[in-house]
Amino acid sequence: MVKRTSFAGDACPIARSLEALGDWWSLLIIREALFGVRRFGEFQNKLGMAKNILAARLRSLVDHGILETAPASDGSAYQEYVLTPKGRGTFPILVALRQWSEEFDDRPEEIATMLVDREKGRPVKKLEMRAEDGRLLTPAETTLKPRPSSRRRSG
Amino acid sequence: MVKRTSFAGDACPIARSLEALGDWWSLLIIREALFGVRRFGEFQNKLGMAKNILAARLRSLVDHGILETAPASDGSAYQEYVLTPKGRGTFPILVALRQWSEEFDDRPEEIATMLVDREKGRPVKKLEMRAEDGRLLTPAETTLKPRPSSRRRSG
DNA sequence: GCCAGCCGGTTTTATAATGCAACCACACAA
DNA sequence: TTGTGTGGTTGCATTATAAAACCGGCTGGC
Repeated sequence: MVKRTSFAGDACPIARSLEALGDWWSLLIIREALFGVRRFGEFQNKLGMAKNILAARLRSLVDHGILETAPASDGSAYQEYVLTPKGRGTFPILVALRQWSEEFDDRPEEIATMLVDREKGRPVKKLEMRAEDGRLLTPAETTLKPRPSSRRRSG
Repeated sequence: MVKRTSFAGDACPIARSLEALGDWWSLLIIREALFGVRRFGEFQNKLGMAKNILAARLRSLVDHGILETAPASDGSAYQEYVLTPKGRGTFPILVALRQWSEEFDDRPEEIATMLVDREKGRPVKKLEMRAEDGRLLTPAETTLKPRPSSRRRSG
C-alpha cells in the first residue's frame, strides 16, 4: 500500500482536519461554495480544474459531511452542492489562510481582494485567540493538554 | 504538462497560501516545528513519513521562507530547521484547523489533545473575527473588496 | 420523432507525486 | 580502519492527478 497515508486514525485534530481538507482543491472548492457557487459546471469554470478531479473532490467532500447534494433549486433536473454547517464551519480556516498570505506573501501586490467588514468596508482585524476570560493569547501563552478522555482508553 | 497545477500566480490569497502549505505534510511539519522539533530525524520519527518526502518538503518550506536552516545548536556538525517569523505566522491556521476538528469531527473522542490557556489550563476560545472597531463579525457580515492595487496594473 | 447541443459527469490514457527500501556520505568513536 | 548513527539521495513500484475523449439525460429546434 503506497496510498497517500491517511491521517484518519490520527489522534491529532490538525491531522484529522487535513484528512478532509488537506488536498490541493478541497479548500478552494469550499471557498467557491462560500461565495454561493453550487453547480458542478460553475465550480469547474471558476476553478479551471479537470472534471474528473472535481467530481472526485465533490464526492469526498460530501462523504465528509462538508457538502451535501440538494436535488434542484432552479427547476432543472440537476443537483447542486451546498455547504453543511460543518462546511460553513471552515470559514475561520480560510480567513486564517487569507490573512497569512496578506501578512507574509512575497508579492502582496498580486493579491486581488481584501476581506472587509461589510458594514464599514474596512479590513477585518487579524484573527484573535483569546482565553475563556477574554485575555488575548499569544502562541507562547498556550499549551496542549491531554483530553479528559471519557474512558474508552483501554482497548 | 500534467503537473499538479500551481496556484502561485493566482490572485486569491487563499490559493497562494495553499501553494506553500497545501500538501499533505507541510502543515504537520510546521506543527512539529512549533512544538520545538528541529532535526531531520526527529521530524521523521514523529511523523513517520518517508525520508525522501520529508527532505523534499523541508526544502520546499525553506524555499518558501517558512523554515530556515541553522548550522548547529547542539554542537554536532549537522543542521537544523527552525521556523522563520513567516513560519510562526501559520499558528492561527493550525488553530483554526484544530478547532474545526474539535467542533465538527465525527469521532471527537479520538482527539487526544486540547489547546489550553497555559496560565489557567482552560481551553482557548474559538478564534474570533473582529472589525477594526472591535465588533465581532460573522461570515455574513464580511465581504470581499478589490484591493486598491497600487498601480502596476497596466502590463 | 429526430438530430444538435448543453450539463454533469465517467472512462481512458499519460505524467507527476508518493512511499518504501536500499544505498550513500559524513561525523564521530574505538 | 571498521563500525554506528545521522542525514539525506536514488530506484522502482504504486497511486493520484490531469487532459481529453466519451456518454447518458435533458432541452430545444424543426
